[in-house]
Amino acid sequence: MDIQEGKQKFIESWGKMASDWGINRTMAQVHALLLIAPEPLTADEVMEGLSISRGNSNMNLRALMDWGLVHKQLKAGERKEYFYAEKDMWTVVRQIIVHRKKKELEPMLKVLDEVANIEPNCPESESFCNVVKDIRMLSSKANQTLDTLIKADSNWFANIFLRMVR
Amino acid sequence: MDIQEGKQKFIESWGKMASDWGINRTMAQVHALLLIAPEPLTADEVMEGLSISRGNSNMNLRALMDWGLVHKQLKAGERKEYFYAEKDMWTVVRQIIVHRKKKELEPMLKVLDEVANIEPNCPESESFCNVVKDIRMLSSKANQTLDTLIKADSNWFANIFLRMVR
DNA sequence: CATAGTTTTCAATTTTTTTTGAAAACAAAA
DNA sequence: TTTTGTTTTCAAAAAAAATTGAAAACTATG
Repeated sequence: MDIQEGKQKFIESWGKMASDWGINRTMAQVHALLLIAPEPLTADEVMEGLSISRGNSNMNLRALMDWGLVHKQLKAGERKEYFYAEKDMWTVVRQIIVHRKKKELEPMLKVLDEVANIEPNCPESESFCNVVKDIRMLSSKANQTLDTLIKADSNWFANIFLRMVR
Repeated sequence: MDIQEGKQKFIESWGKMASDWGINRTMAQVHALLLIAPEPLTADEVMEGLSISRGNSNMNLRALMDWGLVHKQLKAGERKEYFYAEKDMWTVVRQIIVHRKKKELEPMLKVLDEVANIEPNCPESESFCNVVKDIRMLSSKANQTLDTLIKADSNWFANIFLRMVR
């Protein structure tokens, strides 16, 4: 396999995986393109590299900056903006966790807290309360665990992995 | 808040969360409905309960059975099929991990293995190989960790959580 | 084997999400 | 201030995903 084919495959596969996870496929492809680029790219190069429109390129670059996965770089004497991806994979994982936890886990926890006040006084409400209680416990544990992960450094992270597979 | 409102909120929120995670919203709502039901429901009751069509109800019930999150129950002397959700949350989490790992992580790992053979011999290919190497390592560690999780029992799982938040 | 209750299928439709591209906004240089 | 290169916006179009519902398939029972 040559380098061009490899890049192609990687970008495609990264996009596929992301879309399975509810992330815009193009956003992930822009991310992949920047991840494997040796130098920062301009919005035009991203457009070109993925055959997408200027608007699409711009929007996804901004989304990636929102997620903290891509940064802007200005070159002295140039008007164009350059973009490069965060390449430390532990930081990438951390940023994704931070973002998704805030947007997805926390709202769910809030709803669970709200509905947890219901009185269990019939088979219907008893069944409901049991399930809510269990999910609430699990989610809040997950939430705490993710907080620990976010604060942890990459060595600690590697350690947990090692401990778990041993 | 009364029980009806609570159920409504829970079903909605479970569906929202799932759709953020790339899972069909209705499938998650069917799951939520069955989770909080004190007794198994028929396809008709699911249709009714969520105001969806027969086809939709049927398809999502089958998908949930595919994921191992819902089971069929036949009642003696009745022709209708009844469905109930797996209520042990550790089993639910495990089933979701099994399913998504197979459908999403493993294909990505396969691609990473394929592209890992490329020779790093120019800035372009060097950058590519570095990123691929890192992601490959992380993914394969994640894969191993998930295997351990899948095999683990719920006590062990709770333990890991405890260890991590301590 | 015929009937009736039930589940499954899938082409057509609807809804949701993503993408486009041209115009507007912006900002550096002339 | 005007020109020019660049980024941003967003209504409209396109693409993708989900849903419907009626017909077909299935299956227990008389």
